[in-house]
Amino acid sequence: MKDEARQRRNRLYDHLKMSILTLRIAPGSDLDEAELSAAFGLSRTPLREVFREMAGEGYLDLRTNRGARVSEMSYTTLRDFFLAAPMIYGAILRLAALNATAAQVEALKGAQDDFRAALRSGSGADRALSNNRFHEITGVMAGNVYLLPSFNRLLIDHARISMTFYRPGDTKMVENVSEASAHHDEIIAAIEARDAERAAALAEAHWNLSRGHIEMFVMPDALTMPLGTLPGQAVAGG
Amino acid sequence: MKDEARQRRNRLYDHLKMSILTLRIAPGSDLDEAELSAAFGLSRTPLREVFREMAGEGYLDLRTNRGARVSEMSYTTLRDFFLAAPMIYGAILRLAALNATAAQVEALKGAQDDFRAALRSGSGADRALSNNRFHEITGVMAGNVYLLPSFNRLLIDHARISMTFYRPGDTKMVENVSEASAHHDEIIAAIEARDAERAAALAEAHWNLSRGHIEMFVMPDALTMPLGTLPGQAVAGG
DNA sequence: CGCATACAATTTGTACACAATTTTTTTTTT
DNA sequence: AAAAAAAAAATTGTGTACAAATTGTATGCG
Repeated sequence: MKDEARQRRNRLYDHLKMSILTLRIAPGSDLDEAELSAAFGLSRTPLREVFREMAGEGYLDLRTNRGARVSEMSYTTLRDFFLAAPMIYGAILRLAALNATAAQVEALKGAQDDFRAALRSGSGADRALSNNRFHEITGVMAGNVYLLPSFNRLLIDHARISMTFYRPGDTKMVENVSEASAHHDEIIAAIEARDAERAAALAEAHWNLSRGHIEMFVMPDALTMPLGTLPGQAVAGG
Repeated sequence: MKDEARQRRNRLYDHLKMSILTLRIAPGSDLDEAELSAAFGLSRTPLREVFREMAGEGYLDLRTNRGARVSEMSYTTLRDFFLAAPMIYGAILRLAALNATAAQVEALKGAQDDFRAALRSGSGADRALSNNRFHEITGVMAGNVYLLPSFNRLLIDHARISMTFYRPGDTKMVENVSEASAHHDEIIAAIEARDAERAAALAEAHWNLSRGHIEMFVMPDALTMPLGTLPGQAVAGG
């Protein structure tokens, strides 16, 4: 066995995936072939193949003669996201409930344990990654090759959106996230019971929660300020 | 301008795409790097990048240390296909009706002209390709990055399924196809009228037609044969 | 000083050689 | 003659050198 090269390749893939999902590499960032090549001990040929692969999955954008960059996010994509997510995820969970194997259910429970652990003690990145893992497993459970490409594309930006908008300080958001965790438990139960309808309904509820999460961030409660006073340094600095 | 290499690359891509969609290269076929490399005047490096790109899009499957093959089709994929297609295509057409630009509508009309021409005089391959083009344009109209990956994946197998099951001799199937053409016209009208609901409804009708098409092939009307006689050479040969 | 052009440096794309792996053929053994 | 082992051939994967393109910088001119 002499597949060290394959391992380095996978390490690069995992590193990029993790970094992109957690926003450690920001959307729109340029990737430096030479730097990554040196860092991971891969020549540029296999490195570029990884780039192409990840471009196909939606992590990267490749521009001819102008290198690779992390795929962009904008408020347009945010809108598209919430348009597509409930439908796709509803379909995925419906099929997951119908098709999941016992082993997959165990894997899902494991992922949910990790997610809960991340909620208690982990960083935002851990939270986003373990949540991502949970949803990835539901995708595998559904096992429909035609739905998976869009679903996995959604999961990428789901992680990035949740990294963008989550602020652990905000009490409402903490409540929100523990509600999401409760949803996960209910999803597991619905899948185990092979209750496709309930699984689909939970998907919708789950995404509505997510949407509320972001609305709360984008359109917060206005500051209450008596008429006539003007916001000074204290407000801007605080 | 010295991008001959880029052109050769695109030619390879187009050749493979066309060959796969029309079943000129059968599902599961192995692709020979050396042969294609020679035929298209590309070294193996860019050739393999094209492979990876097309694997991401669903045309090819890449197996490490064992080369590329055209992605498989089975009756399982057929089932998955008809599970996913109406939903995705309904969503695409709904969004297409809402977002289509005038230029895109013109492009769609052009594609429909080509499709009609292919119905009259063209080969089965021309029919499948022009139909594919029509649907691809609706995907662009919708302009939702999260739905497109699955949609385009569906279109690949839509073309291949229609190549598999279409038999121009069968009268019912000819009727079926001209009904599909009528659907296209209605779809164009719905999009121009920005009637999202109607567009979505047409999508469902269109796929039900396609499904009937295949059911007819897979489960044909039984041969009527008096009890006691047995089918001879004449039946097998005709 | 602003702008255009030419040149240098960097980055990206391709070709080719060689290494690693799999597949086929030949040889050996029972 | 069938099965196993070894060798040869073919195929796939990676590293490196060089070609092509882009970006940045300096220089000249109005």
